[in-house]
Amino acid sequence: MLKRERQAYILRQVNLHNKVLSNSLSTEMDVSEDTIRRDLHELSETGKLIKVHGGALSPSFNKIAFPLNNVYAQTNKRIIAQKAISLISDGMFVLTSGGTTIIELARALPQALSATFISGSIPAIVEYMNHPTIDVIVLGDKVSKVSKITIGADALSRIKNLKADICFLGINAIDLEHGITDNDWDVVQLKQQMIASSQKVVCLTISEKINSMQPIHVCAVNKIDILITELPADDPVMMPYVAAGITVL
Amino acid sequence: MLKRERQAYILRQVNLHNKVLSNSLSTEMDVSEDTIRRDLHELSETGKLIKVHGGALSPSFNKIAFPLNNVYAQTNKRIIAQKAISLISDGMFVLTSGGTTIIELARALPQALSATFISGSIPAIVEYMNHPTIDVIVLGDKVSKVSKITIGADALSRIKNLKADICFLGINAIDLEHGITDNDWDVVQLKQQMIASSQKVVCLTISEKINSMQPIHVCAVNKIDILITELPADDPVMMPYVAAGITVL
DNA sequence: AAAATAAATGCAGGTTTTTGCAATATTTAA
DNA sequence: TTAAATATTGCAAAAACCTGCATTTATTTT
Repeated sequence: MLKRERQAYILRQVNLHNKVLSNSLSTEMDVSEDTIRRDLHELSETGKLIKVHGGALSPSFNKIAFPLNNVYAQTNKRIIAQKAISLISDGMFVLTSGGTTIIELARALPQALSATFISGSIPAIVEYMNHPTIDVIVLGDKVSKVSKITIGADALSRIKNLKADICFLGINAIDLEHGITDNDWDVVQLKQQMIASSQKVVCLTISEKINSMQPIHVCAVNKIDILITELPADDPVMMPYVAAGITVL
Repeated sequence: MLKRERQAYILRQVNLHNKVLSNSLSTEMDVSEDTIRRDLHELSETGKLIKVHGGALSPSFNKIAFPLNNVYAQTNKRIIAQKAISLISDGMFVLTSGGTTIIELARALPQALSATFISGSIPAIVEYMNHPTIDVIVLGDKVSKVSKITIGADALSRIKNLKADICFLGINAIDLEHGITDNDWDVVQLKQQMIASSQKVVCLTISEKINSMQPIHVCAVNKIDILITELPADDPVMMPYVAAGITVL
């Protein structure tokens, strides 16, 4: 097998699978691993692939895996925030959880809106506070440094003692079988109580988290009224949720 | 699975869920927890995530700074903050009011300190939250947009139900005859309750406010234990307060 | 076509990287 | 406070890597 053929084969494999392993290439083409290494080294010098210990990766891999800024996800969250805002009207009592999507929602609230927002998420509270006409109620308790939200029995019982018109939850994972799931026990307690204390439950998530799962159960999908992602409502991904009776925006 | 792939997967999870656990990553990718720890360590060295006990956090979610520059008399307030810090030791329960002087105090806390801070001041809470070893208790209630602090019956009754080791009040006016005075009725309620719920009361103020007066009475000077300004304790301005039995720092 | 030259390959050796494990310390939670 | 989970450190084995060199293969020159 000629060197050129070999390298062409390697490139094909890299572009096909986004990665190649030195030792499997070696056996596939029946040359020594040294030769493969030399090939990979040459190809990496012209930028056709990225050499790593044990093999090589497609040049596009780095862009996908190590995004320079999270601007892509943020754009999607802004789209979600805009959809969510259409559900809020003057005079409403709005309960919100923590998470980056909720923060985008807080930032995108129209200046004219006058409603009451209740939350334990410190970053969200900071945003609400900067709004001219929104009343902010803080759920007090101990602050979790990880999630930047107040957690504990106090916060829980406060939520229990109120009835909000609508509740916005930034969720971590949802799938039809397991419902909404999360990875933080304390946060799950809060979300469950928020759901129980609200007339209407709206879940916000970027579509990447649709059909994924986390260790701790929050609630079944039938507990939620509206599901918002950056995708249009008729996207195939959302179809099963529409079929399950959820309003998808 | 190549090391780079593994790290890419970890980053994806962190950016998606804000938090990852070493042991779940370990089982998901079928490598030892040691390997995961080493990966997390490497990624944290280049700032791609923040390593914590048991896993890692997204860096973007963890840098919410409260934009508070252009503070009036900031240098003096920093001097005051430094003096105040000397009164705090490990394990203390510390109650703090609002105001820019208190925020300087919050910013100047030494990294090694591990105490519990209780406050309703949103900017102060943000600062406490960014400290690695301080526990933060939020006094929940409605937020006053003017003073950026929670006010109301809830906050009041919470304070009533606790006993702090020390209480730091940023004060607006003090003079020997009228004691401490302020201009916001709600804030005064809070300060009065904070004084009642603390073993030791420390008042912080820039010297400009010494011997000045505001419309609403908070308490008499004999209720406070320590008074801190940017001036040295033997400054003539402070003499009357020393004579009145107050410890001046 | 043969010889000379250049390039490619495999191998031996020694080096570095990666990984898992064990013993010990530290942190967290009950 | 103790018990459990998580970190740290040092170590060792395996895998991958690098270097120089001899051998083979391809290309160019005569």
